[in-house]
Amino acid sequence: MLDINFIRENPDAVRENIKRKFRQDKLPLVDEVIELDKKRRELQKEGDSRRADRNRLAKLIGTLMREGKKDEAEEAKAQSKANNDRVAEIERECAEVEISLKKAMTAIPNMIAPDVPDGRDDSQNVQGEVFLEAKAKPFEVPYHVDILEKLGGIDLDSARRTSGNGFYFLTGDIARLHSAILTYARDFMIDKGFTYCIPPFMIRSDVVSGVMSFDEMEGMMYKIEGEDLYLIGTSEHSMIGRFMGQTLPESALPQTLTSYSPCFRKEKGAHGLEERGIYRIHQFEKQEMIVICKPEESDMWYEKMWRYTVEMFVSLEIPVRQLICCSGDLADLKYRSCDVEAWSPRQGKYFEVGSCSNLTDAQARRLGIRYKNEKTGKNEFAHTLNNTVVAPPRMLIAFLENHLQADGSVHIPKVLQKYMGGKDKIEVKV
RNA sequence: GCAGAGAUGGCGGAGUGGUCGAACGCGCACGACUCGAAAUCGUGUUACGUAGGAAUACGUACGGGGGUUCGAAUCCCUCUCUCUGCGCCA
Repeated sequence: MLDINFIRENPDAVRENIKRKFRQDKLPLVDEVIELDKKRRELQKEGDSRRADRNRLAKLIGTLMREGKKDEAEEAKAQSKANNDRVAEIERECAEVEISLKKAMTAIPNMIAPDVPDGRDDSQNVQGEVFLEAKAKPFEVPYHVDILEKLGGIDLDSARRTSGNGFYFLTGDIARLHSAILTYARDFMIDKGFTYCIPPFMIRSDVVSGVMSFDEMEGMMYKIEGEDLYLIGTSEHSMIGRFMGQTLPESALPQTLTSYSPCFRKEKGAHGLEERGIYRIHQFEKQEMIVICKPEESDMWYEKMWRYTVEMFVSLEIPVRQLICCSGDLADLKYRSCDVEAWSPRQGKYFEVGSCSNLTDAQARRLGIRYKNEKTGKNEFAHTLNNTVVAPPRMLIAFLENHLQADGSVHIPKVLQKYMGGKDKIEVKV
């Protein structure tokens, strides 16, 4: 969400930005917003002066009543009543305009960073840095579910019976590995100076509608029957909700947080749910990082954050690369974003295991996340960023494929061994 | 879950239909006093929106939403949260 003053003063820049994202369909929104904003201000002007009249008359009536001038008071009452009818009318109209205005405003994308590569869609994303050598295995790498079954680590049939498609039982060493990865990732981020958080796994509807659009909500969120509660799709939802409507002292910034949560997603309309296995599922767990900082620091944090994820994967001996999101692939709130992708020896290509975004002040403006700027004494919008540290069932795929040995066992890298009771490999069971 | 009490500015805390953006105190900022400091005294100190170069003016906001009234922090309804007691429970 952009600042209305910015749109009013820089309509051409806003239009250019929309064009860079290949969203010509959104161009009319700019004029629409400017028009609605004009209307809103006109309505407010009249409303304000009418309300001023109301206040004046109300005071006058009070005075007249006290002085016992009943007739004059009654006259003023009638006058006030007429005035108030018009006030109510304006307020109705104003509320309507404001709803349309907000709707149009939220549909206008955030300004994107100047150095974001231009491109129409995800096919035009650009490879950034590459870490560790992406090697093929000297033997055939099976599909991840087959690897998991061989290790006695998964039971999808039972999960389908208890919960349906898109769920899993992880068992034995694999379940332990799953926890080990999360615990390792948690400690990794704590060592980087982040504060570990466990947030609520359910949030109210007003928080949901704050952090996502109605369509996103429909496609993702599970609602609790009979309660005003939703299961979170990512801990970002509760973590950012935590700061809604808050003004933080400048000394409280940056907030560098790492949160753990299970994530629940309907994945409605997501084509990938038929993909066999644990790539796209209704429930997974994730270690996330969230940063809320001053505007001048968000570029720096963005760079640090995605590199932390890379560093963590590299420490687990998994080859990764940075994939820079092109203009057309950036969601509306994002200033810039990149995916961290892990190497899949089976497919001979990289696949997404995490995503890092700088939303500048767009999310903060929408949710009212401010900080008090000590220099200017003004309350200003903070910048918000989020990034995946690791989301295990999916990352497990990369882990298994990269550490698979010729004999079917899976090697456990050194840094993880202490979380696995000293084991250096998981052996074939079946 | 039941019963009672409550939610006011950065904090504490007045205010029960009109002159209340809100007494008083604390805190904070600036100034005076001082070699400097403490103490003291003085001045200032909510946010958001609209208009304006600015000073400022007007509007809105006393947990959220709705209602009564010419007028609501104050009355009514509703939701949320907090505290106390009882119940229940890892």
